[in-house]
Amino acid sequence: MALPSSTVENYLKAIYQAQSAQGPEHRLVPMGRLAGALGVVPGTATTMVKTLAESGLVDYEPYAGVRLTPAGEKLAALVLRRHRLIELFLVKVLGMSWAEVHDEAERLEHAASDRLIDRIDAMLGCPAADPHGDPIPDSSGSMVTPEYQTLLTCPLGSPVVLTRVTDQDSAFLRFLESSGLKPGQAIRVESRDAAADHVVVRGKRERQIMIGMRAAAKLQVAPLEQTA
Amino acid sequence: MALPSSTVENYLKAIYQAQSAQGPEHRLVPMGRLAGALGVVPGTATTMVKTLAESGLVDYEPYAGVRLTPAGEKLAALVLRRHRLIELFLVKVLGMSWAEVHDEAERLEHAASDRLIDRIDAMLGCPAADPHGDPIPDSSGSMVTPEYQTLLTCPLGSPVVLTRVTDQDSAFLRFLESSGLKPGQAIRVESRDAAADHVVVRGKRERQIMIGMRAAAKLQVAPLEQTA
DNA sequence: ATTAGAATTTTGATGACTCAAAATACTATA
DNA sequence: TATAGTATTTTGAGTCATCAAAATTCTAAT
Repeated sequence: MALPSSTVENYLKAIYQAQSAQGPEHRLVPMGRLAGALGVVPGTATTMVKTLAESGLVDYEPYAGVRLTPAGEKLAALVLRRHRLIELFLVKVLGMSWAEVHDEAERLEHAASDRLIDRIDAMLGCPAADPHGDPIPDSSGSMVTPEYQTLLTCPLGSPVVLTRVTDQDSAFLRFLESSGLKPGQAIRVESRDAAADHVVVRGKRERQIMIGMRAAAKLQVAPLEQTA
Repeated sequence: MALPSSTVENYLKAIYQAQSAQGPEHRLVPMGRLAGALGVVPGTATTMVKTLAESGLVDYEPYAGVRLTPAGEKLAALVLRRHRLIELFLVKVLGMSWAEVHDEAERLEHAASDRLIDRIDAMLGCPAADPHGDPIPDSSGSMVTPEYQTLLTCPLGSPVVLTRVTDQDSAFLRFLESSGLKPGQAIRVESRDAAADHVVVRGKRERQIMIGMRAAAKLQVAPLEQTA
């Protein structure tokens, strides 16, 4: 079992993320979606997926889609582990901005050895989540994904802490940063207006921020634990 | 001018290093040597070098060899800059061993952005040399290479400081480390014996180390500056 | 000057990954 | 249940980097 090329790693990661995004009902990722996520034409995805299937990393059902096998899932989780530890490292140790680490990690994740990754993990104290709040798999590839509420579903008025941002778009991240909306920040949702398609949030230093509902759905929160 | 593939970067780096190793007389690197350094068959090197020549990165003289153009030299220096800053970073910040960082840097150097490299450079305080004592080019690609003496040429008995190790072989590096012979270490050469093909060095805590002459030639030293 | 031996170049082929566009299979609506 | 429209697969071709082995050129010793 030669080590997978970075192309293979990217396919597995994309399938993993598409599966998670689809929720537990639709486990099969259609080719079009996969191709779109990877920036290739659908025919290319079909070809690659067939060779992944031959390696036992995915199950492929023609015309229906593709799904990771346990082996593929483990490999994908390890790629995610590398990606997320690298992102956190770049932010914490090198002081890079939240918005610029994604692309960097996208390339470094295929070049970093396990030895390096374990050292980074140790230096950061085996963190549970990356700067976006995405959970970090352990070195065996398993990961706990806490279920959070979003700005659309959490109770109005009660204090909550921002825990996870499920969108890596760097313009969006820059907006959040400039609004003081980073994971760990205590906030509360003041109101929601379906007609106006917006949510009003009270953030850092009582600052008021208005967010569209599509964006609000990407911000996950947990009830604020008061340290007595 | 699309960014060079990591293959191109590796060819340029290998040519650069072969040129330096050959000294200023022989500027043309023969194909056999280049192929050997890169671990490819000679025919492959010939083919690649011809395309590098078309990009204006090298001058190629059939049957004679290859030499970097100024453009190629600059690119090669920037690859070396990335490599050496990464090595130093891995040692200083992540506490990795001197002997294990080479391979890691060999892969990371092609994935790290200029932005990341500049940040590492700043964090390390714009260092002049990497853990082996190899000089680090600045971001414009220029580099000062001090001329040092070696254990074979330095004066006998006088205190000197180990400044540079011109061999990346990890077994050799591990030997040096276990003998306390790292750049920065104050030592003195006690004797040389051409017949026995060895040099006797007095190192850390007056420890006596015997080194073959071939190896001794790879250890560069500078006169010890006494801080009065 | 010849020529044996070494180094280099050429040739033909391969594997990974990709695209464009033609062919095929699904699906939903009338 | 036809069929129009969409998604998927297939086909043919191209790029990059490589190898094996044949052909060529250089070099040094006689």
